[in-house]
Amino acid sequence: MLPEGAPRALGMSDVAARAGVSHQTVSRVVNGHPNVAPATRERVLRAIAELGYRPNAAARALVTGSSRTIGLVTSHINQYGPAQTLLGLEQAARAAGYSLSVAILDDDSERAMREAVDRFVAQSVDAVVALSTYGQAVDALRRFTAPVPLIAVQVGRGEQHPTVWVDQELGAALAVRHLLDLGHRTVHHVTGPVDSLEARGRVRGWRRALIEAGAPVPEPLEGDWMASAGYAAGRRLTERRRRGEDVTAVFLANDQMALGLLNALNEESVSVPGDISVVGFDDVPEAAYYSPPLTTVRQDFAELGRRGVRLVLCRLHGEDLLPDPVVPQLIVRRSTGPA
Amino acid sequence: MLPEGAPRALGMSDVAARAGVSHQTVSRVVNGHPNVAPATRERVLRAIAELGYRPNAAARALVTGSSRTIGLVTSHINQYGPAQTLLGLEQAARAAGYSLSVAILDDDSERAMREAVDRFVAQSVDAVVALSTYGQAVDALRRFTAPVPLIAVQVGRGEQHPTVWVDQELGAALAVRHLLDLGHRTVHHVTGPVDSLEARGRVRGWRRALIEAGAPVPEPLEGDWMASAGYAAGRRLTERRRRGEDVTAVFLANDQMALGLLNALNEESVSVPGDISVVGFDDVPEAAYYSPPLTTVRQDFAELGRRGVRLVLCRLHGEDLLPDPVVPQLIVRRSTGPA
DNA sequence: GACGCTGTTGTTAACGCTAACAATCATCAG
DNA sequence: CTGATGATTGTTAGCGTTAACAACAGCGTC
Repeated sequence: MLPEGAPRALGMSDVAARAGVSHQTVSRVVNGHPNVAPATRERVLRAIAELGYRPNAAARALVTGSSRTIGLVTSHINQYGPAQTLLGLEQAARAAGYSLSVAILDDDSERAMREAVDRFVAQSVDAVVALSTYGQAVDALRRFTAPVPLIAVQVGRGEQHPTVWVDQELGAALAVRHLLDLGHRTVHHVTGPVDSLEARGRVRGWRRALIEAGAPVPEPLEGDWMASAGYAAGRRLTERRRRGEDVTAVFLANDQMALGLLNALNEESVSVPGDISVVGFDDVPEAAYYSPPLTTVRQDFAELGRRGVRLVLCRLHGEDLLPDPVVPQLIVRRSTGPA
Repeated sequence: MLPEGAPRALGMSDVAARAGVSHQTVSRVVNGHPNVAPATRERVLRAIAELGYRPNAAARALVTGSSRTIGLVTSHINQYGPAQTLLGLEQAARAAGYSLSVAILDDDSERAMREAVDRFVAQSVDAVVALSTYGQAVDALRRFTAPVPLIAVQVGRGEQHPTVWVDQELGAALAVRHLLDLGHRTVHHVTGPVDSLEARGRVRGWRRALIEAGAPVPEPLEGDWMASAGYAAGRRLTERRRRGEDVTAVFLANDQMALGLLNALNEESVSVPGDISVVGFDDVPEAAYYSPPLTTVRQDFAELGRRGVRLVLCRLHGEDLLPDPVVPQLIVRRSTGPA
């Protein structure tokens, strides 16, 4: 971003000439090597500033074999959670001097995942982070080992690769116990897509909390993260309710589906929380403005991204950090009430 | 992603040796040069496949000065629109053989924008795309010329750099005319942040449509894209209404704010669309499940991304394409009704 | 049969940087 | 005073690729 036009390509030797030193000394200054006389460093720094010199990343990558870039492969980046995590990831990466290159999978196939990782390897990224991927793409992750560290964020609790994750089971249990404490006899569940490990974790947490409390475990309704699935679930649950089943509390695997359910209940004139209490998951910014404001389980997505980068850096330095899960938090609003 | 461990770094000469040709011939095959004998090409291709060779992007970037990478600089990537555009951008870029490197601005300052572009230039990106940036960061875009093409997506209708944009004025006019046609005497407006060019476009379109129809132009309420601002606006509008002002129709600069407004009206027991009609902007996937389902103006964000890449490629080939605006579309649902 | 094509291949030299080593100088202990 | 030590700087060689040029074949033409 030079002051005006002039796409000059100036290199270390230009700086060296201006400062009256060798290009290697410039390299040392740029890379913060210790043994440079303060006066020399000063001179070089001034020359760099005057010329507006920026080292060429490609040349550096060629010789060092590292591009100081992290590759992010993900799908569903248009959803709140992954997008928020991307934000945390990028900021932490930049703070650590890394760039972020992103690949968005066209589908959840193993082939798509392989291709993305291959591209990143050819780009000499220093590490690959997989974020919120599903199904076969996850299997691909598990099966193959790349020549660079490969870390997983929000793809379940990984066995194969270093992983950063939110304790989904705990989050689900928080929701269920909250409803049970309010006096509800049981809690219905609308799941996420079956091939999402996060969704499966929430199902496990929901089921376990119910069993631990000695409450009956109703058949879960299958969803797909979308509001439409929540709407459909709402229809089916009001039907169950009309048939006399015990439907007074519903826990949905994310907030969008909760919105859809709220909408369906509203159409059916079922009162929330009067007739049915509803709990979501994620705490999207809008959840506080649903009608009624949604009780939900908050995940700190940005923290997830930051931890992802921390884990990458540890791997790069050869340290073997065992990360804790991020702990979700119940946010009580007005969509839940006594049975 | 090699079958097993072994981070071998194999180069063209390895392939060349295996195929019994020179490394240059391998280079020609890899880059699809015309003058290679079919038999030779075949042999080289087989050697590449057998060895699992991938050309080293850094070396290529060093010698060609191009990394086949597009730099994306943006803020607010966690919002639906930008995230969706990112998706279109990445897919189109990948289809054209480009990678996408992203930088997310910490704030909308000129400094942040400069730094991001500088980093990209040092990375030898082939082009920089600015997506949905605001305020001073936009001024920075306008003022400086980078040594690479710099194109703007969804940052108003650019004068300085090639731009891809949605016709915001038209979209706003669509919303206003729809409400006016329903018999409303005027339409109130809740704006986006003042330093967003898109938000300003919507204000202009709203005002113009009102004036053209001879309707009074009420004082717009200032928002910031967030549901909370819509909620606050809802409070203020019901107040105006109680004071006897003509408040029967509201157009909000995005759907999140519309949700907040809906929530406020619901709390005040103001019926939508019975008492007040509401129109949003964006058509986020959830809008169809608000209560009531929201009438809104749809923007094709993914198309925006695809056009962005198309524009980048044109610039890179020296062509001078003048892009049309993307045309938004009114989606009528149940939040609007006769006055 | 010599000439100049054209199509195919190989050889060499960068690209801008870092790493390894060599060179120089001042300093200090013996 | 000499040799060793350490700090500072310079020199050289490569990283893996593409571009420019050279070389050589096969072919048709005069």
